[in-house]
Amino acid sequence: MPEPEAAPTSQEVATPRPRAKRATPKPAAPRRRGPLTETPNPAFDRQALREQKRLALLHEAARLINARGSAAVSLEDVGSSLSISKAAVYYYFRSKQDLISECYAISFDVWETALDDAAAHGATGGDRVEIFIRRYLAEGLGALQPMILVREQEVLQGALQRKVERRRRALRNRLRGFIAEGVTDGSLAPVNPKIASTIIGAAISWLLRTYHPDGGLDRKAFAEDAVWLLLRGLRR
Amino acid sequence: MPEPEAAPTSQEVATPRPRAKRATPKPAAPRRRGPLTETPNPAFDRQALREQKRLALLHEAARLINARGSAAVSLEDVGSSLSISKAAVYYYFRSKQDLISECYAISFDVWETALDDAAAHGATGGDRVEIFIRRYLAEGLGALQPMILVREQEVLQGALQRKVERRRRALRNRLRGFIAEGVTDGSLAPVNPKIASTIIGAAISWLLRTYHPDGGLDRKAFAEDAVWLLLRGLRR
DNA sequence: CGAGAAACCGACCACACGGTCAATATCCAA
DNA sequence: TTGGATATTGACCGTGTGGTCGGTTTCTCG
Repeated sequence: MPEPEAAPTSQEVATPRPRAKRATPKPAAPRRRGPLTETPNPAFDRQALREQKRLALLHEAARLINARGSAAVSLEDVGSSLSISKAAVYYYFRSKQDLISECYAISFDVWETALDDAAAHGATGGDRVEIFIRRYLAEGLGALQPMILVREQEVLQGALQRKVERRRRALRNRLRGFIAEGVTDGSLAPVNPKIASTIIGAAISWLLRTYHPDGGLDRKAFAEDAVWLLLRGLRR
Repeated sequence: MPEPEAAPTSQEVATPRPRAKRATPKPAAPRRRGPLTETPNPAFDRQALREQKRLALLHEAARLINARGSAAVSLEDVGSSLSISKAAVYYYFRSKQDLISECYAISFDVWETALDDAAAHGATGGDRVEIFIRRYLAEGLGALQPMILVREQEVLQGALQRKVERRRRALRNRLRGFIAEGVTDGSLAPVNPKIASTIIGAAISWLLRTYHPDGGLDRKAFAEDAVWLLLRGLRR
């Protein structure tokens, strides 16, 4: 599992008053359980149930935001879409920014998994890039978690924004590293890794966002064509 | 010049009251001048001056929106960034949606110009695609109109949204046509034109949006690498 | 059952922003 | 200078929404 440093996601934004008396448990408590109270059954475990609901909220929020843009999605929408009130949403998340930032975290996890896979199984730099693209698209197009993916880093501010940006850069740098290796070991053409990683990142992210299963396009063919185009190129 | 149908950009959104008594000239009056009152000097021509200010507003708005997202940019921001009040902005544009939709129109004009150029000068489908990418990036990276480009179709609604979406589809279809021709005439590999056009569109749009001249990347090299990667492919 | 914690809700506040309007400043022509 | 069109403004309004709070239901366990 990624994300070793589980800082309690500072907020520093808004909150004019000194926020006195906190009775409810702090919402953003990261997914962790005490060493005691061993899990008897996941479905009856409070902690697990809570985490499950958080996940559902995140998925729903990501789905709505991807479709309509974060500005057009209120937390009321997110809640009512799952038949709970806005206040209940705030029971699970500190703020809207917090929620969005966690959407990013999940999305980045997919990136990270694909990168790990590529690093583990790719022989050359070119192979690693190819594996990464394949894995990422497969995961992103999968029916299980359809579209946790947001391209709205602008809505975040302060520490959250910096955190997300830092992680995005780190991931992009790993991809860039693969490309650089490929250029060095001769498996890739001598392109600028910086530009190439930008293009690949942009292309696959946008593909995921615009892909719609009803569009008559098969998932397999879709991913295959994307790989072909980015790696083998369009020109005969 | 594109945009032959100069419908007065209907609004249909908001406007609860039947909007009685209109004293000020309707803001969104399209750039056109009467046959009389011939222009003696463009700098002293009222109409031209107005058009100039509209353009400046559009550029500034596009710049801000590209940087911070349309939700985070108020018309107050746009105005004050040019040292005029928000109300003055409303003297030039009917609404925020109207402004954004015109940003799109300008951005699409760049697309259209590049497509026209490609159609005129490209011998094969592959050539046309290549010319298009080159022209589009050159224009988009040019210092003159740095970044009129928005990727937030979600914020538009109603007729405006449909109009923008229609034009976007039309442009995408032209590009798709080039690709299909290339596949037919053998100048391009047998890819799915639908997917290829999506990838190319996404890649170049995102490139323009993330490109920053201070990043140490030369414009020429940047465009060249993009063309190489999309057309010739990354794999050796 | 009963107590306490967890989950949830209705109602509310503050504020930012889109949009309007009457009033004023500016400019140009007669 | 005067008058009318063009520009521009400050003040204002309504609304949507992020966020909070006190209270209420629901769950769990002794």
